[in-house]
Amino acid sequence: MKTRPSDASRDDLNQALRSFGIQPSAQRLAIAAFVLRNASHPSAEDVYNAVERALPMLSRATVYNTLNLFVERGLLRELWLAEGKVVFDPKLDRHHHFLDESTGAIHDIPWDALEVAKVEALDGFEVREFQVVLRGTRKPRPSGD
Amino acid sequence: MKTRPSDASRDDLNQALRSFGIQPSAQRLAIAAFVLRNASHPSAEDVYNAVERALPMLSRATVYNTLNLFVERGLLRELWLAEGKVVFDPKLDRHHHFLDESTGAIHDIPWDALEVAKVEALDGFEVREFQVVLRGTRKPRPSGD
DNA sequence: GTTCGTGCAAACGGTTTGCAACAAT
DNA sequence: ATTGTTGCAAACCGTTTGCACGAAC
Repeated sequence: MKTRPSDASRDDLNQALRSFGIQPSAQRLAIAAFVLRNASHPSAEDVYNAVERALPMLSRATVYNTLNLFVERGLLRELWLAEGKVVFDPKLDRHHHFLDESTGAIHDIPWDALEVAKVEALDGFEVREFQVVLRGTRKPRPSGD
Repeated sequence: MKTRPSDASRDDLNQALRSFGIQPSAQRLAIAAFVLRNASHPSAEDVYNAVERALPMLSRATVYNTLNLFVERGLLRELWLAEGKVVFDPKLDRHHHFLDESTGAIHDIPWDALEVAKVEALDGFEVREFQVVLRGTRKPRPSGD
């Protein structure tokens, strides 16, 4: 059977999961498909709502278990930035985060957009990773929307 | 009656609360006493456990209500750094945070210990505040403990 | 007497867990 | 047959809320 584009991306996902030591399944593929191509920062509930449309039998427990598995295996990162609710981040490369305090939206800030110095000079702390967390509001752009 | 040192600090707390628009009460004073002089980062449960020893009748609801009131009035800040649990920070001046991943401890990093540049240059973002969140482990110091 | 703070217990919302059914190897 | 995944429902845990009591102005 010929491989259609959707099959191809499905195979890619399959590979991606396997390369992280995650045995694929219908549910895991569907969750990965949503989370990985959705560069926003979905909560578990967001994931459930989105994936449940394609997989009506999906249970919340599976979503939680799967997301936790993905985090454990390094496919995702979890962020506890505010609101007492975890969100998941598919971007594995370093970046910072901006929280819009009026909308609650989370925006990625490219790593190179900021410069953080003297981290290595911190005495007594072995820093494995760091990020800048900024809070404020989105500014109306001078021109355009 | 002469003012003993403990009374003096109690009066200070009284003043502190009033200056933030918070009407003092026995419970609020006790909670403020613990949280303000305890520069660590207690959770609501930590506060309850500590203050409950001095005020056995204290209820958790009061602790939560009081902490939320303090945050609302600007006496405290709340941090959601990890673990799905809020912790409270009595330090109102800017500083960064280091999370020890092996102990869960939160350490303050003085503002000037790090340098963050280009924040003002972020296009489209009105930054009200920011901080660096670092993760890793405490390093055994070269000498001493 | 009205306002405000407290304690209690119940409710709440997000997350986890125990377990039985089931799919894959 | 064994291993691993899913769905369901109940449990869990941190937090909030409704309400009645009691203290303070």
